[in-house]
Amino acid sequence: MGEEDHCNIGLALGIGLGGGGGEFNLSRRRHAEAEAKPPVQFDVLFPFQVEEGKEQVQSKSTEDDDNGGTRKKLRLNKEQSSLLEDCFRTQHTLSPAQKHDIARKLNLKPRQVEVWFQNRRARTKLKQIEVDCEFLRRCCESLTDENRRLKRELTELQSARPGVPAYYVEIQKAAMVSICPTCEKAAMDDVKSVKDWSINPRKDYKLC
DNA sequence: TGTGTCAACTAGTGTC
DNA sequence: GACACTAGTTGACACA
Repeated sequence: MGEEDHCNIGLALGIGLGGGGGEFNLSRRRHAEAEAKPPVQFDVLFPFQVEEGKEQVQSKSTEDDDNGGTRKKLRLNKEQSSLLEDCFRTQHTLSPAQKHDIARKLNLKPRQVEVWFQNRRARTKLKQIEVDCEFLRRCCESLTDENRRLKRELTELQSARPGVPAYYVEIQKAAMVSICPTCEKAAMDDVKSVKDWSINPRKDYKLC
C-alpha cells in the first residue's frame, strides 16, 4: 500500500478529543492550555517553511468537528507530509517555537505537529531496530559457519594425532600464538606443526 | 473482510 | 510541579 496514496486522499476530517472514550488527562489539558497561547514568531527559516503567500493545504482542526464523540481519521496531505519529512531530516525534535511555526505554516495545530514528530521518531526507532536485528542475524550466521569450520578442523587434527585429546591439541595450538609487543597482533611462530613446536618450544617474538 | 498504516490517545518516566 | 518524551494502544481508513 502506498503511503503517497493516503496523502492524496486528504480526508482532513476532525478528531474528537478523547474520542476513544478515554479521559482528557492532565497532560493533554496542559497541552491544550499551552496551545491556546498565540504562536511564537521567530526569524529562523526552517527547510520546511514555505514561501509567504503560497497556498496552504487545509486540514480541519481537532475541535472543529466533534463528530458525536467518534474519532475521525485525519490524513495529512502530500504537502504537509513532505514538509514535515524535510524538517525531520534536519532535526528529530522541535522547540515549542519551532513547533508553533511549523503548525502555522502547515495550517495544523501545534499538537498535531508534536504528535507527528513523536510517531515519526517511533517509526525511525523501529526501523533501526529491524536493521540492527538483521545485522545481528547475519553475525550469528557467520559465527555459526565459523564454528562449524573450526569443529571440522578440530576433527581433522584429532584424526591426524590419534590418542591426543582434542583440547590438548588446541592448547598446544594456542601456545604457538605469540602476541607482538609492538602492534599487539597475534602471530604464529614459524612452527609448522605441533611436533615441530615440541622440539623448539619457544621462539623470540617477531617484531613488526 | 482481514490486515497494514498512522494520527491520536493514555500512562509512565526523566529532566530541569 | 511543569514539561517533553517514550512505549503501548486505539480506532479510522485504505486496499487487496
